[in-house]
Amino acid sequence: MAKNRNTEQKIFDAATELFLEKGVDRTSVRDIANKAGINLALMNYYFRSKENLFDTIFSSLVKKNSEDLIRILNSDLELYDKIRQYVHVYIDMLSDNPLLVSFVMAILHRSRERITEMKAITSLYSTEAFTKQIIEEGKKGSIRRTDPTQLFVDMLSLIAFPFAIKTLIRDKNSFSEEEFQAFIEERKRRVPKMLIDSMRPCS
Amino acid sequence: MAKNRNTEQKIFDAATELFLEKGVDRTSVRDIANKAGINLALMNYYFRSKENLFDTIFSSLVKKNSEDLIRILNSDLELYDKIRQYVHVYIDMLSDNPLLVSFVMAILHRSRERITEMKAITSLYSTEAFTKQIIEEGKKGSIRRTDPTQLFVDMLSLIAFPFAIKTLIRDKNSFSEEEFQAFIEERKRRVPKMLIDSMRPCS
DNA sequence: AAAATGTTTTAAACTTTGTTTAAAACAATA
DNA sequence: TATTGTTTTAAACAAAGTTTAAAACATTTT
Repeated sequence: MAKNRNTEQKIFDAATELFLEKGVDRTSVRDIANKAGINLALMNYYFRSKENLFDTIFSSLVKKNSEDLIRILNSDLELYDKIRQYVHVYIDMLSDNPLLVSFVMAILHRSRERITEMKAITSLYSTEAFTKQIIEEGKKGSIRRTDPTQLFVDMLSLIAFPFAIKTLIRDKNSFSEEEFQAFIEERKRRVPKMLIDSMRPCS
Repeated sequence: MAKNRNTEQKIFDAATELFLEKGVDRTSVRDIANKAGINLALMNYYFRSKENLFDTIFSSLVKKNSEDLIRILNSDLELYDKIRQYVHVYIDMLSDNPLLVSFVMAILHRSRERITEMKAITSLYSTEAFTKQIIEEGKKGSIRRTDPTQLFVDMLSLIAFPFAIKTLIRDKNSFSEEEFQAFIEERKRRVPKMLIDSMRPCS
């Protein structure tokens, strides 16, 4: 029972590190076994398959990170503040977890069926409460009438996509890692402003 | 010399079709050989590797589609019109070419090094002329002073990301294919408006 | 036209994946 | 101590991309 957890954890840790370093597809089960210092077959013994190991790692990572995001969306913060906080926390989260971005890319690039099977990825999306709030405030007139889906897709796009094309951005602008971080930092102000401006009434 | 082009083309066509249908990773070279009705080894004879076949198909697809985009960016259209047209054409292009979206996803999800090697993907990004225009008009005061990189990343994000998370959007909103198309159609108005609003002077 | 050369195609093997298996080693229990 | 259950191992398997060496075909040279 002691060795048990130990081996499982060693596989989990080694895989996590390698997935981050070389990407999921370019990491072989033999690589993982080597790095973890365990027998090849143990990967299938503890996790049924490589795919399942990936899912496990991804889910744990998302769960750990998405709780804050959900909490913000479901809080009773004033709408504009909510958006500012959400963008801020989401961007920080992606900054701190390059693994998360690369995993989401790996998943999006997988078959359509598998995506919806993953309950984990869903918690990176919107919530009922937030949708309601957008509609309510639209009716009240405190914001423009806004399609919640459109708004949320705008948010997600502006937050996440820059990380997906990080290499392209760095390359095209000759950004150092620090300059890219500064670029992202600037977006924590820019993105909420843009979103909020787009829903201000009258105009 | 006749059979030559023929076989190469057969491989190219079969691969394109299968890549679109099942995704790059889930298509084996043997699948391609079967569909094309040729010997397994011919894939490596004409295209050095599966990876290289993929690059070839992707590049040809991008070249065919990116020309219009570049032309718009480099035209002497008035800035707001330019943005409207660019968004419009780009969204239509991605709508009409699901293969393109899935390919870009596949590439983004590949190793960092390979991305910048692909000159093709670069032509889906901004141009010198457009950058200059943003800076000039900022100085003139006809638009707010805007970081061209930030603006362009905003554009690209709002245009492309929704296609990347299409499955998620459809699933979460129970959209049919037609409803998703309508959702995208709406973005051809929404996205330019948002971008332009964010750069209008005074405010 | 025949021989020589170059190009295209083939069948078979090779390497590296993920995965399975059957036995061995170990631990816990009766 | 013998039995049972769990963990680990070495070896093999199937499917993938790739390479090879020879055969088939086409072209050029003499």
